[in-house]
Amino acid sequence: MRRKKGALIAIELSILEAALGLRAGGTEAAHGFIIAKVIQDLTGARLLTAHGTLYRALHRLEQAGFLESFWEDPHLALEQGRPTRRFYRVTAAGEQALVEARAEEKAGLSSLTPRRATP
Amino acid sequence: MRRKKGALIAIELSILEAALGLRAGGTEAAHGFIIAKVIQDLTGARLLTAHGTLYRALHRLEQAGFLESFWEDPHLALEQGRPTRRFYRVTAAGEQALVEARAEEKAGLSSLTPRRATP
DNA sequence: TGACAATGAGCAGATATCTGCTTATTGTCG
DNA sequence: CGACAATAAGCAGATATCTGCTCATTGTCA
Repeated sequence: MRRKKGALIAIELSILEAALGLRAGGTEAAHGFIIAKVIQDLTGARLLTAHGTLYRALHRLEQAGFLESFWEDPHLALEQGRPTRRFYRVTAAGEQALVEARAEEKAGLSSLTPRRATP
Repeated sequence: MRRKKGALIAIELSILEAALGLRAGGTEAAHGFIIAKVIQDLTGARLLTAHGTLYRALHRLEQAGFLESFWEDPHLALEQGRPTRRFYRVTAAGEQALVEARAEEKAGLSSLTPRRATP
């Protein structure tokens, strides 16, 4: 797809929104599977045939500094009889990026982004 | 299927053989997935459509005292980026049960088992 | 403006383990 | 010996995460 440097694409925005939504609901940090479910609900199912896309997006967001991740205690996972989860937390930078993206979106200017004055 | 009390059925024998084979090859304890692969090779593929059957058989063997299991260090699994494995080791009782089963098999007496004299 | 290169999306499947449900088989008892 | 009850097999899918491959899209540069 090749994105405009520094911009966030749809699935990434969805992830941040989902994570923040979960946080607002009392879930400090969310793991990929939960985020996938939330997104599927929000966008009306069928977005992630395979989950690969989501996990890659999570990694991108982490690399960009918009998310930070940590693994749960693997012993806990073992006790509860399931694979170990990786949790993600939205960083301040991530929140801000989302706010900015929403602002741009609201302005409806896909080509008149304020980053580069192109009149 | 309903088995003769104390007898081992096909898949259970395969498991014990696979585990002992692996042990002979230097693998002290084997996890389910490996055992599944070995069995698939031995029996010429297509035995386990889903792995459920195998895992249930493993549990049965453990309950019967023919296998003992332990989980690997979950941190290790995490480092290597895969689900935590459960390892199985054939017990002395398990070995003996296999030997006996093989003996009975060799004798070819499905109804003249030495457990109950039925002439 | 148009072609290229970069990058994300979609698809598929690996890695492991486990459970629920239905169907088939088989030992045993009457 | 035949019917019943017990148990395993087969099928499907949940739980989580991740990677490789191909195809499509899109930004950018000439």
